[in-house]
Amino acid sequence: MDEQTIPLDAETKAVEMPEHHRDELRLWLRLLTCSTLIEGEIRRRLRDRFDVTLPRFDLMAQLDKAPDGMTLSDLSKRMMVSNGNLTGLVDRLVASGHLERRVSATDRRAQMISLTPAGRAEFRVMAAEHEGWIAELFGDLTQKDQKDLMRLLAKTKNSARRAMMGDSQ
Amino acid sequence: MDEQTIPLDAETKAVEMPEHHRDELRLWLRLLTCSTLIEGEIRRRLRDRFDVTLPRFDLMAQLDKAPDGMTLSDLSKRMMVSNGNLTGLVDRLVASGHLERRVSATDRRAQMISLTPAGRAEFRVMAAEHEGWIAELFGDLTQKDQKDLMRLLAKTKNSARRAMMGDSQ
DNA sequence: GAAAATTACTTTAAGCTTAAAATATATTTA
DNA sequence: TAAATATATTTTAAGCTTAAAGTAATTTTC
Repeated sequence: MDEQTIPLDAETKAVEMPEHHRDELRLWLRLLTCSTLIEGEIRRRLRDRFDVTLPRFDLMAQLDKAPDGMTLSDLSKRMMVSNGNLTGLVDRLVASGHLERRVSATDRRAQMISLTPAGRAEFRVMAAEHEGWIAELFGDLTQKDQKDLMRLLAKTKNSARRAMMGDSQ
Repeated sequence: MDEQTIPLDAETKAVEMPEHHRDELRLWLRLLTCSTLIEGEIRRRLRDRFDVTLPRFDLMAQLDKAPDGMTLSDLSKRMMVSNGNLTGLVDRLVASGHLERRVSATDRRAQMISLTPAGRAEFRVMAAEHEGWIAELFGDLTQKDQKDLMRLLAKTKNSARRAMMGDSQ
């Protein structure tokens, strides 16, 4: 006959109660899977093809857009990584001849990091191929898909930033 | 007057030619920004609120869905991380009493990893709050936005997987 | 059923990443 | 201008991550 309504203990409730938020969680996991999947593939190809890591590539990509160089703090904000992280990354790329440091003329605490001519030339070759990979990976999306996805991701980004306001930042 | 077709040298071409693929690149960067932004916030909150790292949380989340445990290989595939990575993660969570290892009854190479009762209880508390954070971070998206984004991300995932076929996997 | 291949996992070496503390310089305040 | 505060960067310690090499057990092939 009809199912008995058995009172659930706290433990069971914890699993079944917040049905309302399941969809957002699934959406987040899918977003994360997408970017992890693509990021892993890009990382693999950069290593196999050019023997370079993704963080190094990303760093050079930022600097390629700034002909006069950038400070570590600027890079840190743009790349959304810690300052200490950049110190080591820049060290290694200076050692390999891809980057150079110049102490800022106006602020002796700061330094301008920039690509060397050789580093820039090397980056451009990698970047051209990289762009092709991305186009290939997103190849099944129509123009409209791309436009819609851009819009929805922008909305997601704004939503997240809004939600972050208040808990310190 | 039609534009003159000036032959470009190789260098110039490398910079200016692949105008066609710029949109996919922007889309990829936006996707990456979104997931980096949200992931960073989740990581921060897990640390501040529960003193746990995201990788540990993710590992426990996988195991919470598998009452009988999973092998390291299964976990590795699901979480899209290397096998060696998991060895260390599991080590630390076993040491802290959250997980337990049992050698498989049928295959002496394999081991079943599972949550201890204490680990599961602790995870459930974190998971409930975590789900609320995600809902909050995605809070500005309408039901339709969410549905559309789910669909487009699924399409993106399939597109990427398709593009990965052929270069070894 | 022995050799070959595969699978499950661990170890190693290198690099990435972060938070927190430390150092040095610059700016603001009293 | 001296003290306090803020900013730019580095250092440290701990943990995450990977690829590659190594070990052990299982499955396949002949």
